Amino acid sequence: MVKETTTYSISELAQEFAVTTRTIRHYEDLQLLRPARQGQKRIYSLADRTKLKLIVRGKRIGLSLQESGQLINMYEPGKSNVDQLERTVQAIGAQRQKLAQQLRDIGTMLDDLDQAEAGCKAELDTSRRPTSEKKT
Amino acid sequence: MVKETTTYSISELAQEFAVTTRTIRHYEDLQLLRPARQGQKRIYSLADRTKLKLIVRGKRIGLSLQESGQLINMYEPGKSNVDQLERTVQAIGAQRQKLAQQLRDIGTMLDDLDQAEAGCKAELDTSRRPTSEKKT
DNA sequence: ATTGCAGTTTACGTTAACGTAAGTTATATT
DNA sequence: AATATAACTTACGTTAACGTAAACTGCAAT
Repeated sequence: MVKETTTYSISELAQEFAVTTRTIRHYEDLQLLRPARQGQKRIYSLADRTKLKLIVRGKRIGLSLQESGQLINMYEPGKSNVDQLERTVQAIGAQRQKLAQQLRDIGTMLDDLDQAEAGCKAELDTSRRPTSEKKT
Repeated sequence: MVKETTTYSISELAQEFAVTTRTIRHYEDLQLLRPARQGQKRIYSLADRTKLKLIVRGKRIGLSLQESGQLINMYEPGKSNVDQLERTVQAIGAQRQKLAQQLRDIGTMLDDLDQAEAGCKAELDTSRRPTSEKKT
């Protein structure tokens, strides 16, 4: 029975997530990824791909690379150390708080956008009507 | 009848939004705020305060200062220029797309956090039980 | 044999978003 | 009059997150 594992080259991942190879190597410098090697070449596993996906998603919602790194650690505690596990649970709670705040912020922004759009469309409407009236 | 207007000093705003005065002046350098002056001193209006609030909120969801600046412009088109108004409507649409994506990202992150927390708690549970069993 | 990729390392450069420090001014208080 | 407090300007420093360039290494196809 042969080991059949999915792997990726750096450029494959770069393409998939629309980042440069430099960026991916940079994440490795920061210890966010630890690809295997075949000689010099980096070989990325499915787990690596998942982490990268998480990082990219994190960036979209404004997380720093450091924060994404902490998230990654939360997802693989493994250490079984009680103290550490409890800290992780704490961190998860804190992260949830932040995300909840973001949800609120996005909500009010969407509302604001609605208002702004309505304002624009009203403006456009009156400016398209050659001579506007005062009361109708 | 006297003009009664609410104004703020730079340190008042700094306190309210938990930023430094340096930060607020920096936003002015970037043209995001244009406070009035009383001699040397900056006098912030309610509108300025609102803009600052928007910027701070923007930062929480990962907007750059430049992006927040664009948002501010969307909220006060005023120019009545049709072409410009249509561009603004476009920009509003684009911004909505981004926010929608963020909502999705946050959703999956919250799910992931749930999973991670469940994992941690399970671990904690078994590690607290002195001798664990294999099948129950 | 060489041309051309895809990948690698090393290292300096760049941009955004402030921090920090130094020296100045205005107002108010003791 | 002296001191404190809050503001101001100017300017250099710092951190994060890469960009960009140079020079090297396989491996494959012409």
